[in-house]
Amino acid sequence: MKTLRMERLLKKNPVQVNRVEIGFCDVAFVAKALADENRLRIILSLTQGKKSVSRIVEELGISQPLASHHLKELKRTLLVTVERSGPFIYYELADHRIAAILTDLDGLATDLLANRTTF
Amino acid sequence: MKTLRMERLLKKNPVQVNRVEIGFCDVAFVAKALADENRLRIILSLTQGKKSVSRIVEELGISQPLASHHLKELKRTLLVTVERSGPFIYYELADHRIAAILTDLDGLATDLLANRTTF
DNA sequence: TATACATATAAACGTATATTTATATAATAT
DNA sequence: ATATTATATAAATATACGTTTATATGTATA
Repeated sequence: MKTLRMERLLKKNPVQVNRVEIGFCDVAFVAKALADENRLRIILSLTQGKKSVSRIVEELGISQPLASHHLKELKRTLLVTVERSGPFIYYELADHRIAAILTDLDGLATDLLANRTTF
Repeated sequence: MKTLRMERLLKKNPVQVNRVEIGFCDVAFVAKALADENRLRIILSLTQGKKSVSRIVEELGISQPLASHHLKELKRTLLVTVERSGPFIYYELADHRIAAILTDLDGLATDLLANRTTF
């Protein structure tokens, strides 16, 4: 159940335990990887399947070094796996839940920002 | 269905449309708000319900200006709503899905980083 | 009105990060 | 071997962001 999982999350990351702080850094570490528009576009593109760098570069219209940079970041956070095949290097989403979370985030963002009055 | 929602997301944010890029900025905008450990701790704390700034400051053990700063950021991204009552100002999560996404992110992060070989 | 409390804001600082430009590595083909 | 393609890395720059310190605003109370 959702409530149970949240309680486990609270237990794992107690907001306060005798004034001693317990970190949240794993979640932040992964969340940071999602906090860039180009990386989100790369991830979204990879939901269609494994792709080479050049393919991503073409599809997104970003420079090759920029794509490499962001792919390296996604690899560092373990969100993608890498595989070489000849001269090509293929990147693939490491977990199905990534796409699901992206979808949820989009739904939330859309609704939140739908009837905003100001920026 | 999950697949349908993903297709809608792809349609809304096509990776490439005649070399014309379509942004992903709403999602990134919200994701950025989740990309900080202290903000995540604030959000987690607020899953327990509406709280005043001073209560958050006590529970998290961060300075009051820092809490205000992050709460302002959460407010800017519409993740929290604000309400004044006397001298106190109460912050509350704006949407139930925020907690759900946090839980999902934690599950993902935990599994991804569980059997990493290196940092 | 004066004082205390709750919160916000401003300034200043250091660090992290996104992007560009240029170059290096690695694999393939001629 | 040389050239070409695919990708990575390095350097440089600008900007964004988190944090601290100090101060202001706003509300209640004596």
